[in-house]
Amino acid sequence: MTDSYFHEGDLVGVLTTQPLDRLLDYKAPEGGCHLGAFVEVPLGPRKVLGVVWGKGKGDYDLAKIRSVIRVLDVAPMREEMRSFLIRAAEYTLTPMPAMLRLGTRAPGLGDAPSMRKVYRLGDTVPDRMTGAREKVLGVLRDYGGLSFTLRELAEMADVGTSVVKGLVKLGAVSEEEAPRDTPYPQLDPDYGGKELSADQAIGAEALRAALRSDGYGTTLLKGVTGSGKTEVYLEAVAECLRMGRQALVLLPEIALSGEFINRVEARFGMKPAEWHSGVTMTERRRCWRMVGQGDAQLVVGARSALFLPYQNLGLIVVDEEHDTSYKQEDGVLYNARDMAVLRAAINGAQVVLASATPSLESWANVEAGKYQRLELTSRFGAAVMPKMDAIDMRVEDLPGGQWVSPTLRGAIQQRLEKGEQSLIFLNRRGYAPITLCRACGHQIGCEHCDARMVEHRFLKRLMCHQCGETKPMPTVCPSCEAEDRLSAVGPGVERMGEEVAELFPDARIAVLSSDLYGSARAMKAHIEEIAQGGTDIIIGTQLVAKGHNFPLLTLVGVIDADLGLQGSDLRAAERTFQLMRQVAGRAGRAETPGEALLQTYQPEHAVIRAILAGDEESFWKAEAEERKAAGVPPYGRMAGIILSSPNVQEVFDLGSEMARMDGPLRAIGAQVFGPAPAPIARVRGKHRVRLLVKAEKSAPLQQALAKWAGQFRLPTNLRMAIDIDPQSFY
DNA sequence: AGCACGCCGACT
DNA sequence: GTCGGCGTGCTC
Repeated sequence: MTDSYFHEGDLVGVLTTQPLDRLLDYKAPEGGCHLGAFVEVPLGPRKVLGVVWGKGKGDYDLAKIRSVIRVLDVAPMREEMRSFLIRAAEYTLTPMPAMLRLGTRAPGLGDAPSMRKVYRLGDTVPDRMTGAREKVLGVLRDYGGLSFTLRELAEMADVGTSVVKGLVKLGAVSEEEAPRDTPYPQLDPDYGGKELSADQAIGAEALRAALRSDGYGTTLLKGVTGSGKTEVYLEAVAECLRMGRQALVLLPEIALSGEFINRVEARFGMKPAEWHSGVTMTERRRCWRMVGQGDAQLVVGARSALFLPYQNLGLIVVDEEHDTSYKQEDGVLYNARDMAVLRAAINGAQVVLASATPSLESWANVEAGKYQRLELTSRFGAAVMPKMDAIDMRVEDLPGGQWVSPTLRGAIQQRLEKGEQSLIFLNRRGYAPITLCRACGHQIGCEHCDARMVEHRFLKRLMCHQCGETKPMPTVCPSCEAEDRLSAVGPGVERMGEEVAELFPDARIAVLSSDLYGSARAMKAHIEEIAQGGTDIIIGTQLVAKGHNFPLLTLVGVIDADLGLQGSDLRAAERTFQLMRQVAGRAGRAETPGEALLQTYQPEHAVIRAILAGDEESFWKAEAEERKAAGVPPYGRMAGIILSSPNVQEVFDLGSEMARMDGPLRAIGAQVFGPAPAPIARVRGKHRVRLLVKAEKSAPLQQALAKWAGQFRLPTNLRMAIDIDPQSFY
């Protein structure tokens, strides 16, 4: 421990959140500082946040070296966290300052812990007792010794705040200063354990045993929708809490967190800490600090919760691990599933990857013996996976402009008669994906992107799904100025709503699409109402495939099961397979069996056949063989390079130059493809060109990429992003 | 990231 | 003459 403390005046190397590609030397401040300390340092005219990363190099003019301004009042960054940031930076080719920024994304880190007034029972009794006073003192006695804010206390006692103030004056209630950021309430691992099915009990015990091993390990927890994966991994969380270690549950969508928090409360008696873009600044600050001082036992959050300063992380659960939203840009391109495994390996923690439809990567890691596999086969309760059938659209008699086949229509009619719910799934938001001029053939596109504008009749506007730009629905063709010749082509969920309303005029119909709600709360309320049975026919996008429970639902109709089967994306088949299974899994959760009908023009397609047969293993095996043969992930490595700039010429020039000067890549046997315009070649006014690099699994891809990309000087305004293991090819 | 410095075009 | 565009470089 001799090198982990620096005395005043010692040279320390500080990593700042400013985009400098090296550490800066500073003098340790008065009182010294520890390795890993969060500090404020002067940089030019500004003060910036940094972390003491090690000894100073001492290669900078000593006269110019300034002192650390102060050490922030938070726990120093631990060794594991520093290793994690370094390894993650190396893997994703992200500069360290950007990595550090991910780890310091809490407001008011530099502030002294802010205080507030709290009230607790005092030691005198007022000589004149009133009803209101009695209520206040009663509440305080009931909660024996706990303290509350003025507001909380007044509310709980159902009195005005003046009553409390009066009691303070009399000394019957004491007022004191307490830190605003308070520890999260203790979770009780033995509070509300449900009875588990035999399957679940075996799974839970396996996870508990893994936890007790006290080292790193990853388990793929696979189970169909409704098999009770959540109950099983909550048992792992319980074991982790018993061991006094912290647990993290990652969810792909913040829309799911409310429902999940309630389940946690039911299981552990209290709510966990929450971390995602929807929580308030105050709550974020509290979460970051409490996680850092070990006063938050369980965090439920989005992918960025991986970068919280855990003191003793023992378990990371990645729920719906196949979900593509785990891979996205926070400015830093990383896959939360992979980073969870990395972090756990460094911390000696366990990872649980939960999914009904695992990613091929995880499946392959199980095959390779890197992950354990747990499978929950039976559904909780009576229902099983729904009966699945294809509707061959080539033989259905369906007029243009309509999408519900007679067969599907008949099936819905049956449910209506039985008072059961149907879900119509179409993964397309809006009214119609294309707005076409019947006079000249012009399709209305976005002015800033090379994407088509999608009509949203609900909003009475056209919207670009790339940049979110909207404009009023024109009455005149912007190209040929013909009047009233614009027509909506193709279906979106809003249009399906119209069609279904015409087919079933007496049914109660709800369209579920993320853009139809002003807030996540309004959406949740509506989903809740639908689940209770407030609707006969639900029409929804991908949103409905994700974890919401509809107990009365017995029929799922997929309008276009072929969406996503075509296209050059290597994961297209996998995604279609997962999505269809997820959606189909919505049907028949309670005692009534479900049915799923897939409208398709290619019922003989291998993916459609695998979905219908419910034969996952053979789907994965076939898919794995194809990927192996093509040398693509997870059996080969890929990276995407995206160049973007307002200047078209420059992106293409640099793209070509990069493709030509591929020496460092050829040296490791990697190939470069492109440059090609990205599928959406212009987004928000920036032209985008992409190159793809493909290498063998064992090749040192990152090193070669860094060397390669380092050869080029980027014109101003041209941005280069390197995406390791690209998920989508857009 | 900011912010200063500096080198060229259009104004009082 | 000088105001201000933004390309280039520096920050311990």
